[in-house]
Amino acid sequence: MRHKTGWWHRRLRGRGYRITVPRQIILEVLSRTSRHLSAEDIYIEVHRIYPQVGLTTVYRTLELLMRMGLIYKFDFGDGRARYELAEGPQGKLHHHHLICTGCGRVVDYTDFIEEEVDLLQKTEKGLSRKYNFKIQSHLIQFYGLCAECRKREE
Amino acid sequence: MRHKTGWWHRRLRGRGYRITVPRQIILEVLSRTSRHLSAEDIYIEVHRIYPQVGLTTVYRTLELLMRMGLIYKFDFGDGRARYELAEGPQGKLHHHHLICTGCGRVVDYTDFIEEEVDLLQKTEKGLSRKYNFKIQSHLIQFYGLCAECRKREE
DNA sequence: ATATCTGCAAAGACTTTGCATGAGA
DNA sequence: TCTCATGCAAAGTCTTTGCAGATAT
Repeated sequence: MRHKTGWWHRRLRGRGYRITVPRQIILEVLSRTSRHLSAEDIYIEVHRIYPQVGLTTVYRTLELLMRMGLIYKFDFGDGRARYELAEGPQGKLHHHHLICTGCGRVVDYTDFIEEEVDLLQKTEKGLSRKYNFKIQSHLIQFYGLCAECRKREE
Repeated sequence: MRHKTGWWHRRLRGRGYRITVPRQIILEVLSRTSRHLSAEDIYIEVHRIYPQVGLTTVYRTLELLMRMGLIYKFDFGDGRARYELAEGPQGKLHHHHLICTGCGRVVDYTDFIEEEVDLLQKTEKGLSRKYNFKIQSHLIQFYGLCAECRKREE
């Protein structure tokens, strides 16, 4: 175990999960990047640090971390899931995604989030009541063409 | 050609696409349902009406209709895409989805949409300017537990 | 010590592609 | 007639599963 104690240890240990090298490295990779990594992207990065890790373990770890709420899984429409650290002490700010339908590029934006909060809370409250759902989370994405793709379309 | 002229004829013909039996039936199935059908669901329904159709054609037709903006494609997180008619004369009202993370049930809601419009327009305008994107569409989904799944969790 | 975790290989699920035949305009 | 569209089979991707060996506690 070459890596120093992380903030997630208590979360895992608390539920009886073990702190293993692959888990630590996967979380490390996720916290170091600002990109939107697919399982294979993560596998490649992890593999660089610790070559004996397998893709299966990456998938299983991501599944676990997701169930624990440590990471989020996104679908940007290109047929593979993307993962990022949940917001929090080590995670990023709450943000949404702006996706280019031309080239698949994804931009994180944190603008207008404040204005959203009001509306979202109101909506969540209303939906909870009307449909008897206990709302846990939301997903907001915008789709469009980035500058380069727009040029190319001409 | 057993089916009467549909509103989509001009859209297809206008771009040089042919009006074929499978295309008509697929659109018919989509306009008759209020469910969120997967490609295979659609295949099954279409097959019932016109058994010689293949799943491949369903996929190809859905792809075409999507490119033309006649239908939308959604990902509710269960590994298969769902399709529905775009809003419009024959389509449904603009709505968003409320997804149960327990059983996968999806509820369409049209509440609070009006309040959203303001915010969305403002956000779209801001994002366009700041990131130089030409915004085309947005996706909003809420996730939570439906009443039954909440009961089951206790 | 022992229950959990991992890696490999194989299987599974959904979707796409190649190609010869069939059908719309 | 002559493209465009279809069906079948095969292939392609991403993801999950089974199982024996390895590892954390």
